Amino acid sequence: MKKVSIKDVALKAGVSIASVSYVLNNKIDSRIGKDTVDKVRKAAEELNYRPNNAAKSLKTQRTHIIGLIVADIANPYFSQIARIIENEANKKGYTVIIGSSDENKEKFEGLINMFCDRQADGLIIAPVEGAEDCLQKLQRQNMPFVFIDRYLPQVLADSIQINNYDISYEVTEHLIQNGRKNIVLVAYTTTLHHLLQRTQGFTDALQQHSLECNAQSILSIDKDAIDADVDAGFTNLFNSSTVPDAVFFTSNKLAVAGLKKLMKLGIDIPKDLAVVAFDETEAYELFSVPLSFVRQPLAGIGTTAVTLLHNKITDHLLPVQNIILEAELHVSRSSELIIN
Amino acid sequence: MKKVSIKDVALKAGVSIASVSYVLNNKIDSRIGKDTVDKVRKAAEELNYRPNNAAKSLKTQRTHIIGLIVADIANPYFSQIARIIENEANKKGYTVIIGSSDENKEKFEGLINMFCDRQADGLIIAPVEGAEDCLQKLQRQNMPFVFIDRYLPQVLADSIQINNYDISYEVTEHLIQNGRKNIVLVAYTTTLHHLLQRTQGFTDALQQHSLECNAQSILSIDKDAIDADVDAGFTNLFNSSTVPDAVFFTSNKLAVAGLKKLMKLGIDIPKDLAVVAFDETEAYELFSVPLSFVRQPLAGIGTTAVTLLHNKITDHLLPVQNIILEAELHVSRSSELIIN
DNA sequence: TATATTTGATTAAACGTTTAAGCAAATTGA
DNA sequence: TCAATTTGCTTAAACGTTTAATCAAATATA
Repeated sequence: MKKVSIKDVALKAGVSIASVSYVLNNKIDSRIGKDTVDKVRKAAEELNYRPNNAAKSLKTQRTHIIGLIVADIANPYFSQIARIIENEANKKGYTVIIGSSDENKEKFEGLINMFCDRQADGLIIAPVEGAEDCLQKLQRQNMPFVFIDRYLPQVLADSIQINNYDISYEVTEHLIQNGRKNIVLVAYTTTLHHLLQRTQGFTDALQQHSLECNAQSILSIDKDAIDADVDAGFTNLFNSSTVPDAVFFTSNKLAVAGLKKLMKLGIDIPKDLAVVAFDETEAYELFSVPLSFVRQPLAGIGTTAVTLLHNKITDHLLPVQNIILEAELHVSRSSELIIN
Repeated sequence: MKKVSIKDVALKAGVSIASVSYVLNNKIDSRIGKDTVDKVRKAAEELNYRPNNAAKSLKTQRTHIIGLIVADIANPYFSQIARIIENEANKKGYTVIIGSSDENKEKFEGLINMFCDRQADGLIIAPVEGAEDCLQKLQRQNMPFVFIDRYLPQVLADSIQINNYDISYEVTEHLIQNGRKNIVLVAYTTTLHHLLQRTQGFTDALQQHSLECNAQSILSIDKDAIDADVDAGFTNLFNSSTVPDAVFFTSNKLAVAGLKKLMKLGIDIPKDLAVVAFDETEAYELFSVPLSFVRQPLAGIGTTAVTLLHNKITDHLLPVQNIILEAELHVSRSSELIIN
């Protein structure tokens, strides 16, 4: 069964292929008679005509494809954002292609190349460390893109960010105000700016409240050995002379790994240890204690990303925008004030 | 900055565009001289030539795009499978486009249409209820596809399935052998075959072991009201005259909802209630008791799906294959034998 | 040496669209 | 009534590839 083309429709309707194209694309400015419109519509309908996107793209230089690069689509944070982006993009007539970088620069560049080869109209990117060159090159090729979740200071591009510093400061202050003195931040070993901001918010809050920030205050975790590092780190901490009385996890994966370990250690939450986690995930709900957590505005991130990108696609010369959305701390049992 | 085309390469190398095409596609059968090959390669390299996929697709009728329809990419079961499929497909030169149906027929058909319009080479599909017509139409259009996770008996197509009946029988028998007499199956209200098989395995096992299967034995949950239904159902069950001593969840989402409720009810697991869940998810790991669960062969499902589809794409006349992979029961604390 | 074959390249058509340009008929304006 | 304009439609080029067909030169065969 051969695909039906615009030519077949033209033949059946008894008009030229140009007319068919004009009608089917609703080009009202190009004066088509009422009855040809009807004839064409009817023929197209009867033949069940569907336009060929390859041909369309070739001619118009538009694919209506948006590439989305996340760290890992299996991470609920990204899969939720991906769904929102997909919906929003569909509304605007785009199809989304998702790729996972695994925080790996080679994979990341591979994805970028793939999207270029597929002539995506634009990209929504959670960049990996060290991708500056690659992205600057991308800019020179005039490929529109916007950052989500994170950004690279050396790359001047649109971005959707959250108030990483402020929210982290707020979480820390919340713990301090509830009487915690020995707070540990669990963070990745990284140079990624948004994560450094979270750390900075933490240390500034400690300092502001005259609490010491020592070698034990920050537990640095290698993203490729989360479970092992968390395991070893917590074992050390809880065997040390100054046992922590609060812990703040800066990502959902760190939180899950950490909570698993805390269960094993049999720590009493919130009595002996207050806990706050970044992000939300289904997993938190099965933890024995309702968790305090930082909720990111996922819907906002997704929809603004698409809007920003769409604007950029339709007008390449738009000025760079950096939009900052607010994450919120939701306090629950795990970090409640203990009355002795 | 204008995109460089094959024409520019031809010009620079001082040969015809045909020669460039032959060289760049490694068409060795079409006798090209060693030095033209070099000239072309060099020119392409220097100009940083990248082929235009739209043009390529238009000419070859191949897009090297695979469409993947899952119920919900934010469900870890599907997001893990999606990653595997993406990797495997990339190896074979395909790009994967993912869409979520939300078990909604209209969305499902929308996705099918989208993939047809984008002239995907083939589809990997977790079909929704009532999609028979739509998929038979798809077959008539010669679009190759393979089913994963589930299948529709009325649609004769390739599929990757798991041993739903057997594993469910095995789980039930396991519970019975550990002395449980009042087992409840938590399942969706559905006509989807793979889920009915799970139910059938359960009821057959009960019958085989002379246990009654009554109105209380199966808790039917509406997929659009999981939390509410589970909540009400469990409240009833645990207030009834015959309180269950075991529960088998037939999906990860049902398990998470159920476990949340069990926590609230303060049920002692495994002493008062044995629990087995289908699928694996990070969330299980934060539950207070290590959970017995059914592990699906995700890697196998993903890779075979791609292989099957790729074969079908390259040879449309291949006979239909239905491949059945084995899921395995992993027993843990939550369903252990209690010695009184 | 004349003919047949092989080698290495090119020409040109085709894939299915979009759209500027052109043209004839109908309508308007004076 | 005739030129100017508007209306409705068509022609044809272009987008960037692939590939069958062709061709000339070089080589092999007799």
